[in-house]
Amino acid sequence: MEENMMCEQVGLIDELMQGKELAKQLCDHLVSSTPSSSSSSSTTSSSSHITNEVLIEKILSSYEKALSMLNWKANVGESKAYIKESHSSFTNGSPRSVLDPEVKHKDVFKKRKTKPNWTEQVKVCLGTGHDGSLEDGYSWRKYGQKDILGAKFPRGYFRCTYRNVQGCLATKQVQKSDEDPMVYEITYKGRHTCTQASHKNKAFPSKTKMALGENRHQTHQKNQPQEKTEQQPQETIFSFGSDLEVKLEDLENKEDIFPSFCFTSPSLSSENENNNIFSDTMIENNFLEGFSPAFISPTSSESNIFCWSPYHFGTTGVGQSVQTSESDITDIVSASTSATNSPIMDLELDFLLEKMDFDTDFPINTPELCSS
DNA sequence: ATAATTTGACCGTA
DNA sequence: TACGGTCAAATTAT
Repeated sequence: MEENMMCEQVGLIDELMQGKELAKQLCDHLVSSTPSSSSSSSTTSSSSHITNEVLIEKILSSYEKALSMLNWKANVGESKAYIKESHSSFTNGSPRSVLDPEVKHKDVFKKRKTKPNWTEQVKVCLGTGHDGSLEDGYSWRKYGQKDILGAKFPRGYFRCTYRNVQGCLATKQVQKSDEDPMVYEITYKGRHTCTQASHKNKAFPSKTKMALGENRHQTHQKNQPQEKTEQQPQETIFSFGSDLEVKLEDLENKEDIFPSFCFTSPSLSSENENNNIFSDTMIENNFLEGFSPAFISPTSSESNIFCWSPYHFGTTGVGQSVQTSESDITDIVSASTSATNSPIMDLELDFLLEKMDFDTDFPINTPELCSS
């Protein structure tokens, strides 16, 4: 396990070194290819242009990989990275009072003045031919569905199955995108404090999509054999089949400061060249968990595309989403699983965390950080 | 029988 | 008052 981490660390460094090297080459190229006037450059050095382009591409790719690795890392383990304050993006809706769902007593709302603890929005884009389940490793129970103003599709409300049993307050909202019915916008609120948070790899009982009542609304309906609980054997869980496209979006930084990363994952199964940024280890261990949710969709097809906006690259570093607004917590994406953590990662995460302001006001228990 | 989902009602906020 | 979020009884699935 630690070796895995070391490997990743090394891989990361390799990528960065490579990027540096390539940048150097590019630099040389530029220097040598612009001897005198560059005015006619378009005609003169087309070949060197190509070379430059290639170099640039490589550099970018290299850095992307590196960043992705970091990004991933920052989200694995305790997944401390996605600290986010809500700002429900879809629908102009303001994410309000989803405070502590557990506390349904009115007095609770006294204190509430802003937003819920934290939310994380994820866009899950299922490609064609999928059987479209939105498993995310947790089991959820639907507790409501609402038609949302301005949205074509209703929004589904889910809470952790173990809410009553273990007092896990994690909830999520799932909404089919207006523009692209293949896209589901998932907003996670709260984090898991239940045991599944630490054993997420077991099965994926989630029936999110199924439960996401598109039923009565847009009349596509009941003929779809409601893919019920597809308890999948662990092995298949991580075979993201098909056109699974995942986007993580920053709720706050919607400006898309960072372009979305897009890369294809060489069907994770075989052709794992070294350009596969998802090492087997990552997949086995934490990749999916790292990205808190909603990714794994065992579907089937050919092009495995993962896209995400690396919103975690905040100004202060990777894996950190800029924590703005006062208060309202920052919570930690539950993903927990210290089971797979690594010392290295922990160090990094701790480091990152040190830079964050946590609003200790919020009644967080830090459960899964050490849950077992 | 138990668990999960559906769905209308209710509540707090803006 | 409208809207989004949650509750909970009724219904359906396992």
